[in-house]
Amino acid sequence: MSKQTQDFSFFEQVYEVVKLIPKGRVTSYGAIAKYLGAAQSARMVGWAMNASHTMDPPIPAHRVVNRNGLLTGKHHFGEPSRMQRLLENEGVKFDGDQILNFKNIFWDPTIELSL
DNA sequence: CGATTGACGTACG
DNA sequence: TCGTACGCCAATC
Repeated sequence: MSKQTQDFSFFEQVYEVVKLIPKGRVTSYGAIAKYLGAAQSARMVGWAMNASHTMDPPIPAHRVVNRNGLLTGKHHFGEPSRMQRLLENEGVKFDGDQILNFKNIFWDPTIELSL
């Protein structure tokens, strides 16, 4: 039990940021990595998301997409359409796996959390 | 313990 | 514009 202490490691920081993403907004792995000071470790953000489902409370990883606004990790939500479904429920429009108006709904932690 | 992989992103040709 | 190569670091094989 005491194994899960406040281990503010890279992963923990990622979870904190993801949980701060407003509804109907999305961000990218690279943006989070950059905000944490590890712009080149975008892959680690994705890896953190992989373990996010073991977190409690669960992390809204569906709000995190790649820099293209493409749902690259949809296959990790149990069902591929689940990620898109969740975002559509928040008002996000899609063209296939591509988020429409992605740049507009993009939530950049380096800006939003910097205010 | 070494090699490979991975929900990314940038650089280069 | 498109395809390939590399880096980053942890987990898995």
